[in-house]
Amino acid sequence: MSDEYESLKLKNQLCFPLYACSKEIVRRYKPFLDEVDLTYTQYIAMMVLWEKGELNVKELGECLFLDSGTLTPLLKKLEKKGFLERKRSEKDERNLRVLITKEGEELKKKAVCIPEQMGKCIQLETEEAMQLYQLLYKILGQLEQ
Amino acid sequence: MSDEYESLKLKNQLCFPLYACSKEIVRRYKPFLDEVDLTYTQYIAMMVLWEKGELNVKELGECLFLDSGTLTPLLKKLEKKGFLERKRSEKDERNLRVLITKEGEELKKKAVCIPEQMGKCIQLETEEAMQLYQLLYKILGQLEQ
DNA sequence: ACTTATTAAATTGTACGCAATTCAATAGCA
DNA sequence: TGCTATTGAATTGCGTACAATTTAATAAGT
Repeated sequence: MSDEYESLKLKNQLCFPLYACSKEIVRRYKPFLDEVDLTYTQYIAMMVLWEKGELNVKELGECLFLDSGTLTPLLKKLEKKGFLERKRSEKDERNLRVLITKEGEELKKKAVCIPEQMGKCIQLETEEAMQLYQLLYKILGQLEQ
Repeated sequence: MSDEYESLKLKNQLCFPLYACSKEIVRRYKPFLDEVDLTYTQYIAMMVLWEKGELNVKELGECLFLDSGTLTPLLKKLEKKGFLERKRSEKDERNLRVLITKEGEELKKKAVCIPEQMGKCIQLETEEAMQLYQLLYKILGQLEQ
């Protein structure tokens, strides 16, 4: 007999393994991130700063798919740790500029070993990793509009 | 010039699109889940209950990759909504049995349209969806040990 | 039987994550 | 120039997540 509720079974969901995988991987990051005194969300925020050096909260939010409700307290914590500075733009005081500090730059040297160490936890063929990467960005692209 | 910090760029991460994708999809679920008065986490908990009818907190946690710190308050909320009952096992009082109620069963009828509606948000070929599904469970399997 | 170890939930504390609202600054327009 | 609309952050409130600890119940070993 076919089950009319088959579509509600956990094993038939695509979102659930996405959700679980994301959580479990972030959990695996923790011991490595503890070494540099960052949470995962703080880490990806620092990644953007390491690359751009300076940007405002809105831009950062667009990079990370996060809003000010998440970023405001997070950036205050990173400022307290000395990794960045927050100052209002003089041209437009609505914009809050986020600037990396010398300590923030220094941290990059300690963090650079993290991607390699995490790579060992996820054993995918290059081909598989690329497939996964592309599928995820395909979905993200569709969700953007 | 090669950038020695290339591995720290957001665009070279595999975990980040996983994290972002998971969050964005869960966000897309919200309007549909509002209709049945569930959050995403409550929804996947109900999925397990719809299938099994009854199980204890530990088993549920293993299905969902969640611990009692998350599940205890969540199950209390679902109990308050009338979708399930929580009672200690008589055989072993350490175990808390979670039992679906008649209202919980009823809810399944309202929820059955959700997977289809969400499917429209994610436009993947069958082939792609299967690839993604398998890659995610491959990673989850590796993270289990 | 008594002691110790293990187990299952609950609790505590910290950090997101997001919808909704508020507030201040600027842009647009009559 | 005023008035209104929009914009960017901050705030508020609620619901997870999870590490670490606590508590109560049972299992295991002597």
